[in-house]
Amino acid sequence: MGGIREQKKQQTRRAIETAAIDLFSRKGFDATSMDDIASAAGVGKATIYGYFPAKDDIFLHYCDDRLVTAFNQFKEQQSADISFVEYLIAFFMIKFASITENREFGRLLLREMLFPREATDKVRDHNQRYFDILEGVFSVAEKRGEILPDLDHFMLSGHFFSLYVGLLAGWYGCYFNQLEEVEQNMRTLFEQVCHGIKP
Amino acid sequence: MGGIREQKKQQTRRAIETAAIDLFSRKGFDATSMDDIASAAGVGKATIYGYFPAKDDIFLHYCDDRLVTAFNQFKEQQSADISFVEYLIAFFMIKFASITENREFGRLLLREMLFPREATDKVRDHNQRYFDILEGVFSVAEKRGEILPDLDHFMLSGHFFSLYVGLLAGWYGCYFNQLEEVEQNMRTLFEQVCHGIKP
DNA sequence: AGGTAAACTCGACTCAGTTCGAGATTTATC
DNA sequence: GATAAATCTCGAACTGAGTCGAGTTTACCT
Repeated sequence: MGGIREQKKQQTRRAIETAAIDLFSRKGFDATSMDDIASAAGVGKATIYGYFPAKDDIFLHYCDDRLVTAFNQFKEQQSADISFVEYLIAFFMIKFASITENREFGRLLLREMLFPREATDKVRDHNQRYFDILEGVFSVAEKRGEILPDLDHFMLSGHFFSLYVGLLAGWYGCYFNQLEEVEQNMRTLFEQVCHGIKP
Repeated sequence: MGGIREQKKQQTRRAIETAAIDLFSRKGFDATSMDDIASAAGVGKATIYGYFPAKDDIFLHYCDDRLVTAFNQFKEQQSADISFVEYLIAFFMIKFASITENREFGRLLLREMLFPREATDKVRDHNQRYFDILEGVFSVAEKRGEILPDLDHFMLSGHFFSLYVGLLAGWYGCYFNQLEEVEQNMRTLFEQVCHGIKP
C-alpha cells in the first residue's frame, strides 16, 4: 500500500541528492567526500550506495533532470514562426547555457554522455531526446521548403549536434568564455552548413 | 655529462611505460593498479610518480606519441593532388583509426582533451596541431579556388573538427562500429558543408 | 680519492570511494 | 498479535591512487 517505507525512501533520496548538489556547488565535486554528503544528509555513508550506484550518478541524475526541465520550458515559450536556423540556435543555446551553468557539472556530464564507458540505455535515451527533436525540426523545415528535399534528417541532426558539441569543446578549451561569443560562432557555423562553402 | 644516471632514467621511464601500456591493454585501465605497474616494471610505486604525475598521464603521453607518429606517416605518403575534401577525409580517418584502435585509450584521451579539467598547455598544444594543419589545408583550397574566398579558416577548421568529434561520439555511443561506416558518414557530412543544405 | 649536494628510490602512510554483513525496521502471512 | 520474510541502514573493513620522508646512489668539485 502507501507505505511508510516508500515515503521514507523518497525522503532519504531527496535528502542525499539535495545535500550532495549543495556541497558539489559550494566546494566542487572532487573536494566533496562521500562522508561529507552522508553527514550533511544525516545518513550513513553506505546508505548512499543504496540510492545511487556511485558518486558520479548523484549529480548525473540531477543534471539530466535539469536538462529536461530546461527543454520543456523552451518548448512552451518557443514560437514556431521563425526559420529553422533561428529555432536551432535558440534550442542549442538553451542547452548550452544549461549545461555550462556549472562548469564542472557540465564537464562531467558531457564526458559521460559523449564518451561513455559503455553505451548504456541511459546514454542512448539522453541522446535520443536530442535527435527526436532535431529530426522533427528538419521535417518541418523540409515541408516549408527551407532545406533541400532529399536530405537524411538523421545525418543533418548529427551535423548540427556535432557543431554544438564542438562549441562545447571550444568552451572547455577556453577558446571562448562568453555566451554571446558562442552564439555568434554558432550562427556562423550554421550559416556555413546552410549555404555551403564552395563557390 | 653523458651520464649513467640519465641513461638509467630513460631505462626506468621506458620500463614503466612499457609495463603500464601492456597491462592496460591486457587488463584494462581501471583493473590495472599502480602496484601492478610498479611490480611489472620492477620499481617501487612511488618511483612512478617521479616520472608521471598521475596514472592517466602514463598512457595519455603514449597516445599522444602514437597520434603524432600516425600523422607524420600520413604527411609522407599523402599526395597533394587530391581535392581538399579527400585530403581531409584521409587525414581525419587516420586520426580516427589511430585513436579508436584501443577503444578505452581513445575514450580516455578524448575525455581529457576535449573536456579538460582546465585548459592546460598540453591540451592547447594537442588541439593546435590539428588546427595548424587544417588552416593550412584551407589556405591551399582557397588558392586553388576550391572554396569561397572570404571564409574564416579558423572557423572552417572548427567546423570540420566538430564533425570529426561528432563521429567519434557516435562511435562511442555505438551508432556505428565499422570504420567503413564512419568514412561513409564523414564523406556525407563533409559534402553537406561543401554544397550547403538550402535549395 | 674523498666529501658533498643533488637526484633517485621505495616502504609506509593517508585519504576517499566502494563493499560487506550484521542488526534494525517495516511489511506480509496466518 | 506473533512470527517470518523482505528491505533498509550504517560502522567497519577493503581497495587503490597519490604523498612523505628517510635511505641510497651518482655527479661534481677540489
